[in-house]
Amino acid sequence: MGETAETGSSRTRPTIYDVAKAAGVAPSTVSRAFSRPGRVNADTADRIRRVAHELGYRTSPIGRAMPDGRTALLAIVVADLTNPFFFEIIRSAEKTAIDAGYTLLVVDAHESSGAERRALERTLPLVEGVVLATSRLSDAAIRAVAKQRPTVVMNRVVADVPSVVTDNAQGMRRAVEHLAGLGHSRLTYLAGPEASWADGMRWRAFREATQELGLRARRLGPFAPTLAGGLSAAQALTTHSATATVAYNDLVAIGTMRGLTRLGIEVPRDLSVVGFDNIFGSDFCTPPLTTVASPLRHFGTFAVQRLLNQLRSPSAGPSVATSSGLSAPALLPAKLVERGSTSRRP
Amino acid sequence: MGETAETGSSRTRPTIYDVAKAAGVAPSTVSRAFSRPGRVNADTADRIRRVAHELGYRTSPIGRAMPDGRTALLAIVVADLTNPFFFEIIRSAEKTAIDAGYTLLVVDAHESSGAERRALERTLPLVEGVVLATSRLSDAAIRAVAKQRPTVVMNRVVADVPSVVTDNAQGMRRAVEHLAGLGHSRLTYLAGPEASWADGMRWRAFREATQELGLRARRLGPFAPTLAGGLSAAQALTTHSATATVAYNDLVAIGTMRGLTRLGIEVPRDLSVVGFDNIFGSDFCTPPLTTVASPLRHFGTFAVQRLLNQLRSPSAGPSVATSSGLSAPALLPAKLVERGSTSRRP
DNA sequence: CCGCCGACGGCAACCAATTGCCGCAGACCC
DNA sequence: GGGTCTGCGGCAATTGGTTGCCGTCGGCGG
Repeated sequence: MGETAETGSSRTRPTIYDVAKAAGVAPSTVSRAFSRPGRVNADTADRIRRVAHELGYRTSPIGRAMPDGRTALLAIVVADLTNPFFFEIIRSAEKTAIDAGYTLLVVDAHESSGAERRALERTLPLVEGVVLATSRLSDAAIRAVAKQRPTVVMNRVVADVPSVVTDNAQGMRRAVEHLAGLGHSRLTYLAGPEASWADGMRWRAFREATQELGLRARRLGPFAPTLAGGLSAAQALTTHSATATVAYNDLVAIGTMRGLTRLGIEVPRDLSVVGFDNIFGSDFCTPPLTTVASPLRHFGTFAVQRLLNQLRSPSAGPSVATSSGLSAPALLPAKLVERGSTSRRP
Repeated sequence: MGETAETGSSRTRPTIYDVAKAAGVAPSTVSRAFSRPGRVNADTADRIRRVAHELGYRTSPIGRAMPDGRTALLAIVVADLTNPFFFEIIRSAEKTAIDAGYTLLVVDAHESSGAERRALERTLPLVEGVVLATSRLSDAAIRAVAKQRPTVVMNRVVADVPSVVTDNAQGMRRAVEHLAGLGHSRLTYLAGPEASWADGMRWRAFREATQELGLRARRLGPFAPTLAGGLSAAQALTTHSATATVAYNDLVAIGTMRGLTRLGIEVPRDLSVVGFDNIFGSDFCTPPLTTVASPLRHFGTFAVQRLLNQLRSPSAGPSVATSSGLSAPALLPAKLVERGSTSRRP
């Protein structure tokens, strides 16, 4: 009991020096026993490990980080942690990071550029690299981040910063073609946050696709990328004559459907609704949502892999990356998932 | 351009030494200029701050952390980041942490005790305290964590470790009373993970409540606390004669409803379903789910506050906390939200 | 004009780990 | 048996920021 109580005290953690003294070796030997397998005699290493375990020794990342600055930490900053869009992204990013020996910190920006900036200020010094998932920061701010740490942006293109994006144009085109095929000719786009790069891309693609197909295109918004935003959108839609609508994302689409139902407008009988992202919940809402599916799982993996690439070739600064093509956006395909929220024009 | 490119290089961040050289003072003066207001002449301090800003200097938490071990970091470990149950908890915990001058790291345990252990191993050394939200670790493992760092557990009671829990018994009682009031007399509980403390509590409360009210209680499971788990539960339910069921949580409940629908069983006409937690999506699934609502927002706030209390009184070790009542579980009330998934017995 | 006091800034130690370099000792070869 | 090679472990420097202690310089009072 005595030793456990003594060593288990959280007052001051044992250091390599304590371990070294207890094992009768030099501190450097202890360090090597842990971080340089083979460098130390197996017997000695075993003894050190045993003693260290008895003492409850844990390597302190503080001391470890100093000599080379390595913390083995990465961060992913998401616009909104509660948005199911990020689920698979975070999962896959985490897995990729862990497989590479890194720990991934998840940071929530609360859909606010201010909060995002503050969170980055706190986190950036800790980590070796960062993934900005649908950042709400300005391009300049993102470049400033990229200057401090290897950075990958997601769902956005910023000059000289590596990025991973969905093929929004392709996805939007599929959606519009789908609706046109169902006989709809008056389409409305429900816009997302103005600071969203993806929103701009989607609206542009929407306009282009509708124009090519000779459909009438209108735009409503911006709306918050949430269920509540969708409710407002439903209200706004009542003044429109459109028979089909494409929403900035699934949350807005689901919110819109709920709002429409409350207003006595039936989906898809009276109005067809298409979402974007294929998030958790889009298949069990009523009706199940037709949506443009992003390859969410690949997103996180790709982004972290690009980050790891940057970390592995530290000689290549941002500018070099440009010339070597490292910062060219990786374009991930999108496909349309047809469910129950769209039907032939009434 | 020259200076920006030069100083902005991510090669090596400027240190107090660089700032000191550029400002023509000693490193210690730079340090004091930032961390000890008044100690340095205002003019000198201003100059240092200006130079530091020009150089893009940012104080490194690594060096700072060393003398006193403070990192201003807390961590919350959640069983499953994609479970909407944790949304509000994380949000509120984060806010409380930030307000107190801490940064909260969010760590995902992937519903696996192994992953949880590994994640903790990586994270624990970094942080000053940790919130274990519905941990899948053993009591012993949790106590080991609590020995290393101030710890608060959520939705679980571990001897000598401060905790915050929902009043599962009360919530379950409300649910059972509600179903009894609708004329149901044969109830089935759909169990969650065996490692879940909450599951044990809910099942016990279910048995007690049904017994008191003279109802027949059965138990199915365990099922994974996911939509998929709910699908299996639906299959299993077909062999039961119950007319009402209470699920371990909302995900299971929603999954069950989907499975039942596929099997041609209509909710609530043929079977009433009650969930637990009132998560995102429980209001827009079909039918909207009757569920026991946990005060999610208070959860995170409470947990972090208890953690901060421990941090502020570092003299009080775990054992002292016991005697001072600090580790007595904080019991948060639960209420029943009646929606469309329950109705009078057919 | 001298002495005292306080403000300010520098020197150097410190924290916890890593790592280059060196030296010692044992093994092996000739 | 001597020389060399290699494996292993220790010394000491290094990293970034903080802090105790001390020296210096200026102002001000006597």
